[in-house]
Amino acid sequence: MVAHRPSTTICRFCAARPRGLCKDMQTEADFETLQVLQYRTRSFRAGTQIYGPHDVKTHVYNITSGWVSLCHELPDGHRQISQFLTTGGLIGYRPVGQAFNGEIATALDEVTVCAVPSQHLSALLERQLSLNRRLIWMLGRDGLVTSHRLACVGQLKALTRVAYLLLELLIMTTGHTGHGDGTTVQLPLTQSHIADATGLTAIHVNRMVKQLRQDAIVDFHSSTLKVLNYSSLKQAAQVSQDVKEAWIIQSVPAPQSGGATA
Amino acid sequence: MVAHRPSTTICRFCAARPRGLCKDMQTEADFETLQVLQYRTRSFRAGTQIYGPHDVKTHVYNITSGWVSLCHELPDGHRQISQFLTTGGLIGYRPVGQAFNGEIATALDEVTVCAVPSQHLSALLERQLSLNRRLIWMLGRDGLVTSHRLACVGQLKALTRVAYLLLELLIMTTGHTGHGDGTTVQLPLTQSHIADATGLTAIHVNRMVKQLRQDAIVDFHSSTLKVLNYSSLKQAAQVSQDVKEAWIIQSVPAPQSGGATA
DNA sequence: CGTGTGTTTGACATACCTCAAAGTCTGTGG
DNA sequence: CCACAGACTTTGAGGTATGTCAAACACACG
Repeated sequence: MVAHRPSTTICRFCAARPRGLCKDMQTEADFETLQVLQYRTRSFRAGTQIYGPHDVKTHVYNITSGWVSLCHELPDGHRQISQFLTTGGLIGYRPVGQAFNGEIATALDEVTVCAVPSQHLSALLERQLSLNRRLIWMLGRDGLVTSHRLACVGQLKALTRVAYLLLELLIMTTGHTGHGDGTTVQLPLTQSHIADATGLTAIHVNRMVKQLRQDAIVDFHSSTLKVLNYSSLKQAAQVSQDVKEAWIIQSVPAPQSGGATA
Repeated sequence: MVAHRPSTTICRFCAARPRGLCKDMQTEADFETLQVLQYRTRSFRAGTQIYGPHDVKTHVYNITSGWVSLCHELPDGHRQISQFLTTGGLIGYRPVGQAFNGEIATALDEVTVCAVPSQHLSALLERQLSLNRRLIWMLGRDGLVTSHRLACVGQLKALTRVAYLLLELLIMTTGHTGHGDGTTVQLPLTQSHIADATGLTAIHVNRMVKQLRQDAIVDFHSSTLKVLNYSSLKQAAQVSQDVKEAWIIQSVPAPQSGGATA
């Protein structure tokens, strides 16, 4: 059903395999409209900033490959990573009327994005219902994931927080919640990143990582995460099934026909 | 410009003074559509649960008066309040396809809400662009506020966290960020609520509240918050101006005409 | 008057932070 | 091939912010 588009401007990634904001775009009509956006791909090298806390956000970015962190820098110099994102993630959206959101988006490895001018997005939202649905879904999901992470950081012990984050990253990367022991994934993260995301010190994260390794739960070592015992990991992370499902970017079901009519 | 509606089913609050989800509804046409929803008001007594973590969320609620907390209960018995909301707040929305979101919504005092069946909302979203804009705005804002709170809980000291929360509640209640000393607001909260929201113990919150009082910054005492020195409070809370503005539920600017056209 | 809920205080325990330094690994340049 | 620098990881000793436990106090309510 996915049509090939001859356009040179439309993001080839989105056309070939719709993800993120474009995930549910499948009909010819959808692509006609998407083409108007004149998607452009941009790439960022590891460690570079995609946008800063006080940039006026001119674009929304659909991540097509690589890892990105969203980070808040506080006046006292501490940093809190609010989210890690990878392929299919949406960054740079801000509520209309809010000038800044204080976030810093950083490329953790080589990142390519599909850059949509905010103005074009707004205009398109006025015409494209499927895009509205998709954006609403993604924003709702992001809020949910963030609030669960808040509960994690606010209430759990250090070991649990680290296990929670590693499990989240594992599930995000593979896109499913059923894993066997021995699964290995590459994550372009240092222990400092984990520290900033969990509200701990890098030194203390190290001790927790060490313990998870000694307890034969997971081995996180030089950007490689290896699952030693998946069921122990689930237990150590103390997350319920519904939280895990929110970590996966899913399709939005088609709207139920019927409902309220005048 | 606000039209009087003769309907007995439409929420009178929304018709008289549109807030929350209905905030930008102002034209006759908007009300025509809203009426279809057959809004019903419901009320909840202090301490009662509006919905639980595993309820299938049949309704979305627009808060028309009172205070509500959104809380996550963790397996180990700890609780994290992710948000306090009052008049104009929207609760109960969940991303389509996510069965549960694990949240518990509790009425903190006498609460009245305008209950919109989720199915009706979905149907209406297919036709009403202003509602799409509004929902997107509110979800984007909620995510932003939550991620700022995450940074607060993850990185700040106990005293700062408490000051941050009290400042947030003050600004939410009054709807503006410029306050003089001596301002007093009623908040239906105990120190335990503040503890659950900040990730501290009630006992430690007490010590911090006591210190804020001794330092002549704020006096929080038996559900009453009195600002003793607003500029000290801002300093103690370490929040930037843009965060404060996100705490206020604002109107969504009309979509900029023009933009991308085919 | 008793009961329950919320607040306050003190003594003590501990999880986590801070500081300091050594140990790895990788890439670079001689 | 070696020397070096830089980033990351690992380990240890000691400090402190916060949690835990216990109990008294205040206040509302029946």
